[in-house]
Amino acid sequence: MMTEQKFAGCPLPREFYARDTVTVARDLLGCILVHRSREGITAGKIVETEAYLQGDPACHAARGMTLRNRVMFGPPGFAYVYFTYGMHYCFNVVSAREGVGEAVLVRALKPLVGIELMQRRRGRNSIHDLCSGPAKLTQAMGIGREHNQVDLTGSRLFICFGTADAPIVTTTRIGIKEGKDLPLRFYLRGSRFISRK
DNA sequence: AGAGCGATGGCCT
DNA sequence: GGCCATCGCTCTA
Repeated sequence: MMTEQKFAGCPLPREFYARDTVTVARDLLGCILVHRSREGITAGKIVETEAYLQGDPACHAARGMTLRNRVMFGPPGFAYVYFTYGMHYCFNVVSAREGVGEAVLVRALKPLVGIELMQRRRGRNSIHDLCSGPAKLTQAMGIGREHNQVDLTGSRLFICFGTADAPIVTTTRIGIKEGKDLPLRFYLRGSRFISRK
């Protein structure tokens, strides 16, 4: 299949991730997240992200390195997947540079490939309810604990270059208690696939 | 050793 | 809008 070949061959290079986190968060909009799992391939266009920065109270790395957040302090271009609320996984990409605990949370995708598999994994049919939230998209994409620390320049779980096809809206982040006034959430204007307005 | 709670989602009213 | 499932991480002692 044409799309599969196209998505398969072009993981973003490490240099893409080795930039300041806000730039990475913005540039990820329009890019394609791909997971080649045993069950099949799924892919979606990134339409919503959030940046989590050093010195930012909402960032998991805010109080230094721990067992959970240590991948955030490692080299850029790796996945940071964490478990929350006793049942959900969230997917981040590590950005910036080694020693700096920063990452970008991927909050929503526009489903592109493997929609039937996503529907099965989610137990939902509506295209707008498959990847419209950070924990929804990990479920739809089959991303879990085993993907923590995965190298995103590899061929199993990766991101392909793409460009934003709409202006980027900058707003405050969702679901956090501290740092809620910081303008670190980004989404593609007019997308019907974002988690919320 | 244990309490408190969370970068959420689904279902209810 | 509100409630709550569910559990690993973090902090306090």
